Amino acid sequence: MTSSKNPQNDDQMLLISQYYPGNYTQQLPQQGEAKPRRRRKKNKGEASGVMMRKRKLSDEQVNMLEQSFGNEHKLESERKDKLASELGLDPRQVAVWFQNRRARWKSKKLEEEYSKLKNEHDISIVDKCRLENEVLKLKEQLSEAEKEIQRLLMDGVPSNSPTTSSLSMEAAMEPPFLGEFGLDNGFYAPENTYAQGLEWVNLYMPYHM
Amino acid sequence: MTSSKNPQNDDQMLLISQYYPGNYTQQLPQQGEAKPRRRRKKNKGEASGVMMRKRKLSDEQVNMLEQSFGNEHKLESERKDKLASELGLDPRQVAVWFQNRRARWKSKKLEEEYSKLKNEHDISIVDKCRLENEVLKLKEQLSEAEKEIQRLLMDGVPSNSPTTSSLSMEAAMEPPFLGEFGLDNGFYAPENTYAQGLEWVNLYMPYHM
DNA sequence: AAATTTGTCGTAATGACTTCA
DNA sequence: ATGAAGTCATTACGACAAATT
Repeated sequence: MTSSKNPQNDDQMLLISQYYPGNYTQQLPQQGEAKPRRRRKKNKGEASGVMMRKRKLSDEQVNMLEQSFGNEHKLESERKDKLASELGLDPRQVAVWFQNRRARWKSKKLEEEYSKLKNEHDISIVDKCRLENEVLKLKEQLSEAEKEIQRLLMDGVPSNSPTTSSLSMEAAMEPPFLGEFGLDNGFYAPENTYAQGLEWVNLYMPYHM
Repeated sequence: MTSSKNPQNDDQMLLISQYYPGNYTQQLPQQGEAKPRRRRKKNKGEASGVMMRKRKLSDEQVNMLEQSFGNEHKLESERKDKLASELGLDPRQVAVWFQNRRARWKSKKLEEEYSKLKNEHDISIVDKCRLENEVLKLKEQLSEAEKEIQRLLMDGVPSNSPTTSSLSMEAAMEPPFLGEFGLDNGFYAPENTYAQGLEWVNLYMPYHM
């Protein structure tokens, strides 16, 4: 029987996975209540047969594969065969490993890209906010200036002009902070009204061909 | 109709997975003539041919599972057992199916979220651009107005003032559309480095992180 | 030489297992 | 035992090129 259950040692023992019989006795869940939390062990007894595969490549093997993957995500058959023989694996396994690795890499990458984009977006939103407030402020100032001009044109030069002479230029050139009073005026709204005008852009994104 | 009973419907035949011989003859990399892409090796016969594998739930089963998943992503053992018996599956399979489904749903979700965000971001960038131009324009106008005021204060009222009287207010109050900019002022520059955002998608083939 | 077959590759979707919490 | 995350493997499918006819 050998039964080399030794998890570490039996090289490629390969075996079969589990076997599900076409039909099995369905045990009704009746009598709910009380969940004795019993541990059923790995049972699977029903018709399970026999064998199981040697899942899990050794660390050694994974390291090599990983390294190879680092150099090049694609795998030419040359490299594949070489790796396979070096690691004592079937070339097919190597190929499968690479395929799965690529898939994994892709989704990991997506995750990274997402948070990166999220970041930029948040910053962008804040910027927009600042700019919106600035625009409003400038418009107001401009309006003041216009009024001033009108006044001057109409009335001629008044001896005293404490109006807008000082604030306009200086305030206008200082966008650094916006906390002053732009906030309570209910200025920047949550621009959710993104009328889709660019949706075609990412229509191409998901998948090519 | 005639649901054309599944053609090859041998239900859960379950299979063995493949069989990898512990050792196989690796064909050496028989010298490579240049790089003819992929060389063909007809061979391949070795160690194969045994076992068949088969799994794949029927459409019927998948539909039911899918529907159940739609109602609730989580699966209480009650529902699990019920589904299992209804579909003629091992409860274990149902559980596994749900686990996989959840995992894959998650990544699909991420993908969606990404492109949604991408969209918003792009729009946001354009908006920012518009706002930046508007700010510049307003500042300029304000500057003009200030100069005008200074001039009026200094020189008194001139008989003719073709300067800024008309343009400022009107132009400033019209942000409705943004198609006007970009004509010749050369204002909106790519000052934001968010320009890249898609390059990683195509990074499939080239890779080199 | 052209059309067809065959084998390999890659990707996507899935099934099932293992590990960890 | 369960869910989540990570792995390995298989099936289906499309694209291509070497081998056949």
